[in-house]
Amino acid sequence: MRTPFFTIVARNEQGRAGVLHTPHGDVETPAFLPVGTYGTVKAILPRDLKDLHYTMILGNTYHLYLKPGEEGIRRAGTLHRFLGWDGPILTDSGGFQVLSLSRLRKVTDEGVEFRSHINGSLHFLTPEKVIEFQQACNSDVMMPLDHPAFYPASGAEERACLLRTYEWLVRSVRSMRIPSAQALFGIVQGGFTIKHRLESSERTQKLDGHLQGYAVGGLSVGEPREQRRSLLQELVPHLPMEKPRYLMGVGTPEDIQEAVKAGVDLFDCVLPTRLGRHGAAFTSEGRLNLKQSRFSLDVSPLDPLCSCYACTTFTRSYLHHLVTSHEILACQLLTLHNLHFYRQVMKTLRERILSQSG
RNA sequence: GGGGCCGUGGUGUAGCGGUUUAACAUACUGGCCUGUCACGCCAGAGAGCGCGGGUUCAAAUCCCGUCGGCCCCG
Repeated sequence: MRTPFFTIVARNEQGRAGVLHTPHGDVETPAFLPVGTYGTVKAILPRDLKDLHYTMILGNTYHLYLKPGEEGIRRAGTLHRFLGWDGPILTDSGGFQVLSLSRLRKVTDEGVEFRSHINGSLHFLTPEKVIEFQQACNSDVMMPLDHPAFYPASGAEERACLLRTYEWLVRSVRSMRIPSAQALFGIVQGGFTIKHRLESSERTQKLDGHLQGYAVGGLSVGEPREQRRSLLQELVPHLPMEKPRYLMGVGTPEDIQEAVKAGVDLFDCVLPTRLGRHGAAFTSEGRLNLKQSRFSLDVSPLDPLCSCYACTTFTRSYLHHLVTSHEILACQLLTLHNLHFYRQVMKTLRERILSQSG
């Protein structure tokens, strides 16, 4: 492991600004990672991601494990070469799929048994297998298999999830090849009560010597926003100061702003890409649904304050036309715009932190 | 001249005497989407069944006529 993995440049009530040092390059934080589940950030070229100044992306173990499978990655050499992306990659473990594919799976202490959503074939994911696969990927940051709680969850369920997540982390650490240039993050679970989140945080930190960062998982799954906010504000200060904090799967620009203030450094979320494909755009005027007929004759730019290719080249009228015509270009342009918007949000947040430290 | 088939929401179709307050797809209107099973999901509006007459307790469904479209035989 190269040292240091994370450098904090500035820290104040606006949040933390830092740099993540990975084998595939540096990442300025706070950072947003576009989600590339199946090995592609949908509807956008890696080249365009670079042009948007994205440095790091997220890939998904569950999906890549099913297809193309470990051998498919090994043939290419690494996940980076397979994807044609030479920047840093964080691979998610598949823990979230434990939740989202609930209809198809069974969780035991040993691991997660599930049926492929692609062809129904039976698979058994264990913490060890998940690490092995991510090592085959040579991803820059590996996430251990974890067990998020459903919302709402009983106290007993919350505790079971955090204990299992911890046991799985112990096994993940044990199974890791040493030495590795790949970073491993611990994941804090424990549902929606601060008591269980703190217990999870405490347990996870017992393995601090093996962890390069800490993630908070299992949020934004239906709990009230206020509850999430206060939970984070209370929890984050208990995580090791000098290591990066990653809030998994979150969120809206507003969620991210709040979390950055609470001291979170990394984010990923499907919203900008998925909403883009579904015809919605994040703009300085709020979220716009380009499907609405009121845009059919609107010849103004999507967001007058935005400098992205979509906003400087096309009208709302044209984008509405593309969306309602189900043209692929609609997905491409709105994805491009939304990712540009998120990039600007992150850039602004970082600059605000840096300027206050003047 | 003779015979046959078809006319049902914007479009394409299903239903062919009573479980139909007429169904489905699509288009239309709106909403939703937070570690992606997702060019997805949910909801709403929209026809009274070409038209006229009959039979029947009951007709989009059966009968007669008529109009329109298509096909076959002369």
